[in-house]
Amino acid sequence: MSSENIDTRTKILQATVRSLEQSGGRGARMGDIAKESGISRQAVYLHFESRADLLTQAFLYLGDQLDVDGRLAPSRAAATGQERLERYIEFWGNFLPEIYGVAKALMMARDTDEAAAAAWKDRMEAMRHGCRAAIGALHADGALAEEWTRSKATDAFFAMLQVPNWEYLTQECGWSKKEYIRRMSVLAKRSFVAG
Amino acid sequence: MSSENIDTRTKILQATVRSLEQSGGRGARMGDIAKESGISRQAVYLHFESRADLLTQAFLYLGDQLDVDGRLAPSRAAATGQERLERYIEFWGNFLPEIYGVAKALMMARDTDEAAAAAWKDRMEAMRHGCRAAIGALHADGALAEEWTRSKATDAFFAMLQVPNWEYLTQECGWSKKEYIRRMSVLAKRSFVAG
DNA sequence: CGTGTCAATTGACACAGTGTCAAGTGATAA
DNA sequence: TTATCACTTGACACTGTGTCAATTGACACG
Repeated sequence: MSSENIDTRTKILQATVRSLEQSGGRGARMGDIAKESGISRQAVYLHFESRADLLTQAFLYLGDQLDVDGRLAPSRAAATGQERLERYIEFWGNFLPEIYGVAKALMMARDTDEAAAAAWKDRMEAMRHGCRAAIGALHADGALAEEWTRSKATDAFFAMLQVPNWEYLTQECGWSKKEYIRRMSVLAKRSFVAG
Repeated sequence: MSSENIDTRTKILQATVRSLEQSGGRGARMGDIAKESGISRQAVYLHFESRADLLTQAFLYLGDQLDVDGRLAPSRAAATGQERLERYIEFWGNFLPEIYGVAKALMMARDTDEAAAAAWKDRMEAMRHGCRAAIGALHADGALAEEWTRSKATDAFFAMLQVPNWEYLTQECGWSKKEYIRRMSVLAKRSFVAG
């Protein structure tokens, strides 16, 4: 299900990413993706079990392409908790626009598909780890505001960064990528950093 | 389309609300709603143009039932900006669980339906007015933190209160209604109140 | 050269859910 | 008794996902 003829499989994954990016969050049908891949719709099903499977694989594929670890390095290397928080938001603000099309499609598929829900949850769990680490660093500095426990601050911080928030702020409110990063940093700093 | 035989129409609206509440955000089909109403699926279409129309009307109907204005009174009557902010979050934290089923269905319908998107946007615009008023009151007190303009603070405050955030915090993180209200108040206070 | 294998194609089909259409029913009112 | 009105019934079109079976075309091996 996974290794035969890497080429076509990859072609489909790339076409999926392209289609979903072009759609700007509006989604793409199996037929659209097949056309974009230059193969028949049925051939897609030779490589992926279902639409949910395809979206999941495309999401993972894109993650690999975009070198998440490398992009997270500045946050991990930060000297202080506060800097770590800021670098994390910076990472996220730059990363999210690049995965948005695929992420949105996967998010939407959650509503009708178990597997998509599980895949999304798994990825978001990884994201949440980053949030927890940043909050943890803040706490280690003794700089986590006293109203918060590490766990609850992680909940709130992660909630702040959710896709629908970003969607609202950038698409409805017209915040630019830079503004999103700047203001979310202010928000997080005021919310979680003591003093 | 709107006034003939109020009874059946109302019966359908109530059944819609009931179905969507019971589903806990998972949605309901036209057939389910018809069954719940005790009429035929086709009869629903005698009263509502489409699923999107039905969801929209059900959302408005529910809003009427729940006396939004009355519930907002404490916020409007608040003596200080900060209290207004807090009362607003309290209103929202108590209100949202009651409209969640219907709200979620309408939100989901946005993705495929123009009319649903417009209806949702319209309702959220009203919500946003409340946020703006609270932020405005804070500003009038000279208590809006200097990092924010009224407009940008409204964007951020409203984003904080979005349905998916609440969904995440209460359903994934297990925050109770009370905890949601308390912590969101802390969050908003730290984020927007000067000093 | 023939044969088998394997990826992909083609076209038909099942299924769910929304929405439409036309004919029919049954009660109420003129 | 006849017309009207709300509703029912059942059939059907449409979209999109997913399945199935038969076929094509390329490449590899004896």
